[in-house]
Amino acid sequence: MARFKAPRGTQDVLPIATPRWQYIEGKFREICALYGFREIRTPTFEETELFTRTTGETTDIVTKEMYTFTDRGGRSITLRPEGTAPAVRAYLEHNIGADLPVAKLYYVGRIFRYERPQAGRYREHNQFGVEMIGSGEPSADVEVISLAHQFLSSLGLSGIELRLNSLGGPEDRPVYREALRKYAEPFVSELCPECQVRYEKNPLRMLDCKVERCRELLRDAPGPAEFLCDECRAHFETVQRSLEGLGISFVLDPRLVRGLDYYTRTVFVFQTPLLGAQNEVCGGGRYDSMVEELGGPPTPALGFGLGVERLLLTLERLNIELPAEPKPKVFVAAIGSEARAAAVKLLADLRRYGIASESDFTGRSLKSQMKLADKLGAEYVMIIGEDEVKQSVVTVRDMAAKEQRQVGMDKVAEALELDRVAGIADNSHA
RNA sequence: GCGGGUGUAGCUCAGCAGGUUAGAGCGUCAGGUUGUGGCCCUGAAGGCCGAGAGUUCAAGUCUCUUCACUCGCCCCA
Repeated sequence: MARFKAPRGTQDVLPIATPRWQYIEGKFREICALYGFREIRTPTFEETELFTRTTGETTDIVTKEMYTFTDRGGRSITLRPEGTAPAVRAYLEHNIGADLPVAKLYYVGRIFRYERPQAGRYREHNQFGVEMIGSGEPSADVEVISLAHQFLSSLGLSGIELRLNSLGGPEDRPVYREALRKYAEPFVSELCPECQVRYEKNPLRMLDCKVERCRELLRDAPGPAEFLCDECRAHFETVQRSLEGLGISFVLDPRLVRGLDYYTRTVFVFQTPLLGAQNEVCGGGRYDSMVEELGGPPTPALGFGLGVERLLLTLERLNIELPAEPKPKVFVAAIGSEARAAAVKLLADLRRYGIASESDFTGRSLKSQMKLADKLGAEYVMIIGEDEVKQSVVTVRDMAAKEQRQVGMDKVAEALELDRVAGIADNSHA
């Protein structure tokens, strides 16, 4: 039994699985490039205040899910619980906005939240994310949403549902806030203590309370979309019409409010029916006030975060085939110590030619080496024994054809490259 | 944060009402005679029965605690 275990809510991604991760990450990068998004890499941790100010003091994330600690210099540091604020911080710190009219950024990174783990929910998870900073046009919403859509469909996902809502702009928010207060006024005293605070400070957050009673009371509360100003309504409608025009189907969800304070106007999630309660694979929206709140000029922006673990789980549940581990082309087997030396040299030569090659490093019998070669899925086994060393040749065996022949020691790589299977098969004397 | 389930070899699981040295399949390793794989056969290694405490003459098996995983609800990616 292992003495140490990975901390609760974390997991090891083992070699059998890493090719799948590499594949979807590659796909994401490919599509981001297609859309003109450029990669940004930000630190794993930031000043705590970056998150408390943007995500919101009363959100679940800030109140109970952050990994916060004081470093040796006395600074309050937090492992990033989301990717947007760090990207915006970097955007401002390096004045990226001065470079191009719209900054289109993407990232791949780890996210940390202290939550109760479940399938599809971890304390450390990975997100692909995109941020488009500097455009308030509906076309920007469409750009970001269609990128996510294209990425998900490129993996062969089906059954994913896009849900949309609009929270309204900074002008509408106070109106909606008041409406919510008015709605809740008759039963404030029945709300949980936490919600009574929310009622005062941030009524919107009452909507994601976990207490059963609060949820009942607020079930029929008005949604933000009922209070949009004309401009916001027009914006939202343009987004919808454009998506329709692109054949991207969606459903409107008036209850969709998102658990982070910084969202404004358009918000969206992509949901899968396959992950139970962890059905949200990708979520995002506009955050038109964040740049300004962090000390920059008024700059509209939007983006999304996409859960890599959830994506992989969904793909697995759909039985979508993803790449497996690569196999060596050649396995070099050696018999005896003299041959071993020649094998080391041969391995080096093969690899210099770019031929993926493996060998045995435990000094076992030829039979065992053959078994190993088979298990690793090598196409060819090159055998070197006393005879081969004497004659300066190697015996090359085509594993699938079960045929073998001898090739000059200094010409193996070329032989493999040039005449391949056919050449070996033709000259075989197996 | 709330409610349920599970925890025995690397993996998937047995283990009958608590009773001697804890099992299977797969995997691993070694053999089945001279330097050759996939099938088959033989053998071997590998388990503080998640951890801690308790009940008992005796606990993998009962009780409690704890840790972890898992399912549902909520929130989130």
